[in-house]
Amino acid sequence: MSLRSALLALLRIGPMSGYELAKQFSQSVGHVWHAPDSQIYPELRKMATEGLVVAEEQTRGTAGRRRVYHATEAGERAFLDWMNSPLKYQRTRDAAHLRAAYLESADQEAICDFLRGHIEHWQGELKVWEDEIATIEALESPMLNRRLAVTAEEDREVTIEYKKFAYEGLAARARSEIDWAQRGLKLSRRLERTAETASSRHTD
Amino acid sequence: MSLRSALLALLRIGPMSGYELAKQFSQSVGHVWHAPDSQIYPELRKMATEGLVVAEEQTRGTAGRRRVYHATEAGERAFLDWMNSPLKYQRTRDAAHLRAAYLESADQEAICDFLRGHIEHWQGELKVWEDEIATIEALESPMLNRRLAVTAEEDREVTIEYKKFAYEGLAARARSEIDWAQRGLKLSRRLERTAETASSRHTD
DNA sequence: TTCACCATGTAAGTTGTTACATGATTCC
DNA sequence: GGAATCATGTAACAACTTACATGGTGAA
Repeated sequence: MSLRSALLALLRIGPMSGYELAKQFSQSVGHVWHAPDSQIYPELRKMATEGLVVAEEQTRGTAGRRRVYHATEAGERAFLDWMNSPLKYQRTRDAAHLRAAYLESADQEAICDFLRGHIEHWQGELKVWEDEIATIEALESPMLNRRLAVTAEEDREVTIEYKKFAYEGLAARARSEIDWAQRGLKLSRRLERTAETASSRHTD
Repeated sequence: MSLRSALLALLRIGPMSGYELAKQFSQSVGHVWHAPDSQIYPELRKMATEGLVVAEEQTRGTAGRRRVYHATEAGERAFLDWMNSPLKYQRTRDAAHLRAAYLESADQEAICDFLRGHIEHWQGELKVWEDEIATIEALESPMLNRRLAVTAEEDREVTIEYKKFAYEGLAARARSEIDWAQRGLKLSRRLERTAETASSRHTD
């Protein structure tokens, strides 16, 4: 459902080909909801059969073809229905925290690698999201600008603010993860020392 | 892979039936990695065919049966391999933040419902994790106690500390989500006022 | 005897991953 | 002519969801 909503959200900006949509999923929206092309193309076809979008077949050059999708009124309604309906939360499934719970079974080196990897991963995400916020604030986000161009003047600030709000939440999460992993590194160093002390006490 | 690792982590405490494992997934481990019975039973069978666990068939009463699974050495090795190997991160797929990015398209009431729902959801999670931390600290976690019973004395503190560490990370995340949604509520009230001001200015 | 709990699944469908496959166009 | 990029997919598999289906045990 969310992939579909993300696609509809983009198509509300204007008609786009599967390729363009896939691009957006490796940039803007994709930073919130990732999807590979192999999922996007079939989903668009499915949405077309359900009348949420219509495909306009175009040719490029002599033999090139592209399918430009337009959101229909049913698609617009489906998007707004999703926006106004309660969000379904999935149960927690967090591999990093699962592993963290059993870190005593890992080698000291693996513990450091894991925590450092966690920090690196979330620093990467944080950078993406902070850059996105900066781009939005500088009014340099291509997609948002296209959206603003078809938005009534009095709704523009609201549109910008919510977009920033979304990315700020993600950034906050990233910071929290980095913070946690850093505390983990300290903890693992402390526990390593404790273990050494304990074993030396035993061998005294 | 993570479901498998979670199952193996539990089986390292001692032999358990699919039912018992499913119970744990609606309690302790399940607070980190959720899995329904319909996923656990088939996974255990698959792990049995791969030699990671062996099933010991037992009878209960006259006709009751149960399959008690033991982790094999290969299972133990698989778990440790997972613990010592780099963690794979999936790309972001966050429905709440996806929706937040397009909140200008939602009704004011839906915005509040969404943000309040988000707060409620994460407050629920937070309570679970904080309770879990308290239970661990009080040495009242049944599963952890069973694990500690088969753990060398000098490794007990480490085991406890990492378990707490894991839940603290989850709790931090929950707090960050609650915080974000609360800022969202304030933002939405501010933007609502702005919109009214703007429209009243127009209708003056 | 009834109810809570023990116990084990299947079946159908959706979503997501990874890898593969193909060909046109545009610009240098 | 070659490389980047435009453009669209398929196929196989893994993971997860939702709903259904069945029966035994143990205690009040």
